Amino acid sequence: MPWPSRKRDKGAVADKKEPDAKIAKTEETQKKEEEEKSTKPPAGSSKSGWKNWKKAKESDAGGEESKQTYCHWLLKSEPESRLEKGVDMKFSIDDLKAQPNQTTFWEGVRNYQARNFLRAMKLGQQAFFYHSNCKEPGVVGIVKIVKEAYPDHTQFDQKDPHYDSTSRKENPKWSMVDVQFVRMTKRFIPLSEIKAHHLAHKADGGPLKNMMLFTRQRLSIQPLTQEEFDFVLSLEEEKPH
DNA sequence: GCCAACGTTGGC
DNA sequence: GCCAACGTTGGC
Repeated sequence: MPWPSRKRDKGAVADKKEPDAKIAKTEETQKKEEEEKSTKPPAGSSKSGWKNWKKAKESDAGGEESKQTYCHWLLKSEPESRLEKGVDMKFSIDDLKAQPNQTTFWEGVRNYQARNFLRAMKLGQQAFFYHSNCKEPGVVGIVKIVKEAYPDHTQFDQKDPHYDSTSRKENPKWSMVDVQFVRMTKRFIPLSEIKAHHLAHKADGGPLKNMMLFTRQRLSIQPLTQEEFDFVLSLEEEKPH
């Protein structure tokens, strides 16, 4: 789903195959689903979590109160080969490092909630690069947003596995951002370890008690609170366990 | 490779 | 608008 993948023919972006015409039906269907459906935090978990989102915190400066302004993210990507419509979805952090400028566009997100989070990303914000659907899932590095949301060109490319025949160029449904490699974490931080803390924190009220990695397990783009980001990052200083 | 979780679709 | 069928995600 939603992750980036190969950077194949970036050059081909232009690609003008204008599929549109033929689809016709789309028109009406289109507008309805629109945006909001999932912008807000997890309905289900709302009560539990976001209130303490800035718990305490003295600094409060942020003004995050009402509408939480997320400032950190977690991006899932698959480091192992898997074909989707004949195209390899593999994109590990090493693949990112190999890109020109160590930068890539995060294309292929086709889930409204994930897309809305993409659109909320701001220049310079940092995100964990997470390896999913693989032998050892977990956080492997840090990336930053170097270009805010703009239309994902792959939605108009019929040859792309994530082509969306219902999206019109005049009103693109899907967005992407550009991210750049910042650094590897000092060590691999496995999902199992993060999960163990999450479970402990659910009992004692610690910072990972509501982490979306566990409360919305299938979301490929997730926001992290400052506390969540700091806590996970602090694990890189500890000995693997 | 299995399968639980969960998002999406479509009949009614 | 409900909900069963279906498809996808992604840990294990």
